[in-house]
Amino acid sequence: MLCYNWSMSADPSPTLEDVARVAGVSRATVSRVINETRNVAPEIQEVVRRAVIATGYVPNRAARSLVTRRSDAVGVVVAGTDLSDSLSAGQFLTDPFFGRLLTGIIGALKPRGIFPALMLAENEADDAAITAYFKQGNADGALLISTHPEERLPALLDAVGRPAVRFARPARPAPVSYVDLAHREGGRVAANHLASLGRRRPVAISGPLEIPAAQERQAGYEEGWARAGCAFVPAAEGGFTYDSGERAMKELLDRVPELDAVFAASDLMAQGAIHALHDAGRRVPEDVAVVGFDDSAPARLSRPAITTIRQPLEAMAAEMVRLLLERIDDPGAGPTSVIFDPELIVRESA
Amino acid sequence: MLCYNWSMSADPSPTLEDVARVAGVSRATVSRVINETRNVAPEIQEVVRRAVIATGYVPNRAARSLVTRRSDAVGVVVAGTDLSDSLSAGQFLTDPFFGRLLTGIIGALKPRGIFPALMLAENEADDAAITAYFKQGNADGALLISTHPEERLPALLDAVGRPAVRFARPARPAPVSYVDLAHREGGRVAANHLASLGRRRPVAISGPLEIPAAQERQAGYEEGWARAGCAFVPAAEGGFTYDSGERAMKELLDRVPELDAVFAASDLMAQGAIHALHDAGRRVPEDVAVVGFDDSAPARLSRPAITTIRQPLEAMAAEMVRLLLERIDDPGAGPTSVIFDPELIVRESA
DNA sequence: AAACGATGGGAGAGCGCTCTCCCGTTTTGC
DNA sequence: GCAAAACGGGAGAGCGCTCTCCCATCGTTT
Repeated sequence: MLCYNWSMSADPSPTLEDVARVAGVSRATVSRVINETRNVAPEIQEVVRRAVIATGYVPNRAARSLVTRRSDAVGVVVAGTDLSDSLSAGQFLTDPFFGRLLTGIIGALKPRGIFPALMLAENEADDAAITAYFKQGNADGALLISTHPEERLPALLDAVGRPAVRFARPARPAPVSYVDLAHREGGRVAANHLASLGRRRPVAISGPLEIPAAQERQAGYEEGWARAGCAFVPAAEGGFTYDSGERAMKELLDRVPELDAVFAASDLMAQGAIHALHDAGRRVPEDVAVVGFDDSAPARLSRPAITTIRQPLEAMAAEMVRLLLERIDDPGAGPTSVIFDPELIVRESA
Repeated sequence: MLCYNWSMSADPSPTLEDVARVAGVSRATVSRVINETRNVAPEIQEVVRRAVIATGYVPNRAARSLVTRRSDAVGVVVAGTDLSDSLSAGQFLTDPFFGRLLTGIIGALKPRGIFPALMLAENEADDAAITAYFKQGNADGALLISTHPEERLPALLDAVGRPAVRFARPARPAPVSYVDLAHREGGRVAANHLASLGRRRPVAISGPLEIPAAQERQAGYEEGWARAGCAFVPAAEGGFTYDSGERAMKELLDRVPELDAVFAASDLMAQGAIHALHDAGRRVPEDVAVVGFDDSAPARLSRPAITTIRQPLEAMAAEMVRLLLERIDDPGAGPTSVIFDPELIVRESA
């Protein structure tokens, strides 16, 4: 059997005490140098730094947390029960939308040396477990990403004294900061683009209308068309998923055979719609122009590539982190919010 | 301005001491009841439980960690530098493959009440930060998911006494447990399926050949065809991505115009290949049959739906968790490994 | 020259828990 | 029936840090 020098023996990590002894100073002084918490004579700082390196010292987080009452950790909570045919939290992890958000969060957290704990909240038991987790002091605050408009978590977290920042405005007032997109503006941009292409028979595939974002996109789209002289826009409701987009498109083709423009409130639904149109013998974009929403990977990769409304998810994620850390550092502050602008990305489908 | 009863005042959490006082017993007894660490008279247990509920007590994790020297946390490390045109760790997060794995990990960890910390390792600085994180006692062990065959992390983590379980066998011996798929068998199954369809002009789009899994799939595929009487299989190397699949397919169409069967080592590459075939005027599956690998969402959703080799990722993720927790609970144990079987999923493309 | 604040270091308490040791009481074995 | 063992509870040390005091040594002001 192969034998390497692995797992030699984990001799106990050096403590502050050890470093202090090596440096010939007190524990307090070493602590001050490490945390830059008070002036220390430069030559002593140097001695301490050398001792830290010599001993390979690394502070024990549990001990520090015990006294500071901070964990220097944050949680990312993905919430959402499987309502209608919308995404459940579990499925959501495979959504490219989520991947981009997570990438942004991790990147923004990295400079602080913190790695987010990932949690799924799919039911009340999960909510309880997550709340307990925070109450135990495992994390100082939460980043909430939810596919569900009704949420108990903001209130629960607030009750255990943990600030939270939500992606998207909550459906009803809740004790959370949030970061959101100007969805209405996004819908308007989609309508304007389609109108400028000379289309006159628009339809819409909206997201679940109990979600504020879906409502807003739809309202903006209708508003845009109203200004372009089209007062009524037939619409079908989907659940942001591929399948629901396909289904909604079929329904709309039945109801409005003469349609020539589609706005789907997510790229996945746009992809489903395009396939449904294809199956019905319509060409995209020649016969029907399609605009999606999000600018996720499928928009770029599918054929025809989907013209879409881009959400600057990475920047939004970074802002969420900024807001959260700000509230953790200043527990007195209340919730705030930031709204980002959407951007039209023109590709092949419209 | 609206004013709710939010953030009333975070009165300090009750401690063990408080519970003990309420229950009229000692701290030690309460601790024993909570941790079920020794026999306690049933009636006293009952009294203690009542006191815990009455006070709303929840143990402070930092204090516990300080003495147990365990954090009851684990990290999920996503590693991989951007080699050639393979996926970088950041992009990888948007990969459905990763989403499924993560879902499996979170699900398997939930019963233990632990939520994984997510970290990206894209360069040596990240490796150092991650190693320090573990050394600080933030997590007891790591689940490694890498797109990169060369890895420093297993050795680094081992050096700080933290067990690790890797997804996929490491390229060279390393102090990690791992869970993997019988990739060779998967390649063989793909070849057999295509052969049974009557195809006789096979080609392959492999993954990056420095990755063992890609090698094995390719070897199995060639072996399968060899048994079916086809000694030589033209192949092009891709990077598991959509674009690389498209490119490789174009190249193969040039080199082997008469091809009638393609095995792509990932569904994403299969999707790219199908589009390239389509652009070249070939029908799938009538003219060319295509088999992918992974059974990821694109395989199910794209048209034609892709016949593929399924990796039981959720089960594999659960096994990774099991192996890791086992090693955390028994620090004496050495690395082990488990291999899973692939499964052919027949859809439209072959 | 005396009094004073400013500066930089050390001593030591204590964060909330676990766990070893200890001791009184009950059960067991011969 | 009596020693030994087993059981169930309490006391208290101490995990590795931070942070509040406290004190010695300066430099500065009147």
